[in-house]
Amino acid sequence: MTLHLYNTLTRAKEAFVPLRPDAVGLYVCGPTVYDFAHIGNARPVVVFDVLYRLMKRLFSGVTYVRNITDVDDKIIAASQKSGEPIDVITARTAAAFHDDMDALGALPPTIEPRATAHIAQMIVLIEALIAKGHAYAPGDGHVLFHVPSMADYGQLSRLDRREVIEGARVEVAGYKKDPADFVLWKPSTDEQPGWPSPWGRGRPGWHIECSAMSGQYLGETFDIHGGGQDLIFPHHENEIAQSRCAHDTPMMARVWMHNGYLMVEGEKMSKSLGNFFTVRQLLADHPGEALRLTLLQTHYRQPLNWTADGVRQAKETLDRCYTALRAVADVKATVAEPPPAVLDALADDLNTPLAIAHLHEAVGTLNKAAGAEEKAALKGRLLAAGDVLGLLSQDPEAWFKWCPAAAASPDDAAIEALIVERREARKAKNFARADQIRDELKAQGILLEDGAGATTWRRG
RNA sequence: GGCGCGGUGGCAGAGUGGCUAUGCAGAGGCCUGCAAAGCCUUGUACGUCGGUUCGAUUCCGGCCCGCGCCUCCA
Repeated sequence: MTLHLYNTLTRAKEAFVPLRPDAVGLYVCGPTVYDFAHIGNARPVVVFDVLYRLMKRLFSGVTYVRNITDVDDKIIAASQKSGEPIDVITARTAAAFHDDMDALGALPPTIEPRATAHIAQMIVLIEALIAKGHAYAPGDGHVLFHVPSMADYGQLSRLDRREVIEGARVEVAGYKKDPADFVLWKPSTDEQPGWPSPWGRGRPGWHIECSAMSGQYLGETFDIHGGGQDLIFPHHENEIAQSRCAHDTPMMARVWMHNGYLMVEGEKMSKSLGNFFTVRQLLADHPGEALRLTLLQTHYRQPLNWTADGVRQAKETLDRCYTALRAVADVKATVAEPPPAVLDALADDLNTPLAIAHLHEAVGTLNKAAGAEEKAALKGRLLAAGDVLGLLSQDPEAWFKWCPAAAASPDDAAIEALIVERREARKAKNFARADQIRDELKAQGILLEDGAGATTWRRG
């Protein structure tokens, strides 16, 4: 099977051929840790988690690097506002990020480098750029990348340089030789975090950290670089400029992948509209797995419209999957490969909606299975299909018993006591009482289902 | 203005030059004490106007509508 990926650099879907099949490199821009991750931050994490899971099946070695940006002016601003020290903010926010992404079923990356631990590498890179005539230090503590020094700058975003400058929303700073030049290093005041450098005490610009860290862990040229569409310009364009010019290479990452934007109930997600959901808020009301599936129900390059109905639909899909798995809870699954259709869908530029359609088919065949051996085989297939998508790994009972932390739901023991009472009523043909118990529980969100042997329950 | 994306049945959402995914919702049936779940059957699609073609939802062009990016926002 050949993996095909859409490459922003060429604007085409291409067969993916790694530089080294035993050491495939994937770099994804990670969070700036100054606030809780919102659902828009979660989309690339979940999307590239699926890519990571798929590539681990296809190649013998995959290194997945996702950085943590822990030096940034937004962090400084947050610290000044709250009075909390920067390292406290970044440590707390990074921990929250890990918890949230774990709840979404995202595997940890192979390496998660922090910007502040790679200042020395950034300085080395900046010095190389100065030495090669691609950067200059005006003497006020800044170091800037000189965009006109790179003949083919702008290949990724395909923006006309002139238009970029005309459309710029920010005043051109006086220390720039060219309006398109961007900051590699900037001076820090005593209150701001800073590191000693050949240009005085300062801190790195935004783009240089990714060049430094991807170079260190994946090499000067590596396989795949991913992130949100909004990073294409200027962030990724400038990363490419820095890395290629510093290393004299024709290419930084060979494939650039970008996930689409996220809207909320049909509107652009923004703080001013008040439709800004953090993952943490959503996790209070929904299982993380349902949030993950919501993100995977739309192809990664399409705009994703986050709606309450979409989350509900994802939850129902998982209910259906776990219902099938619960029915074969006593069957030991055979170790199996995912259905080829699932892998084919994912190998075609991560077509997760199509893969999910085939997941439904795997559920259907499992539901229809007759013999124990067939059930074991089909259960194994369904679980394998879920695994490559990062779904269906929990115990069905745990799934059905989940309820929001704040919800006033009867406790499990009380429910089971009522089920016992109802069973006695049914035995005595007292169906009025049996139905009354079922109705009362239903009013509290508990659904009873009388199976062949026993009655099962779930929180709807 | 420049660059780019999209408009598919009640909803979500894939895909394809001819055989009309998938799930939910709807209708009928099997099963059930009745339900639920499951299974079976079933209806409604491809913004608009042209072009290419034996044939287009799928390719090409115009138009309409929606959305995004254009220096630090995933």
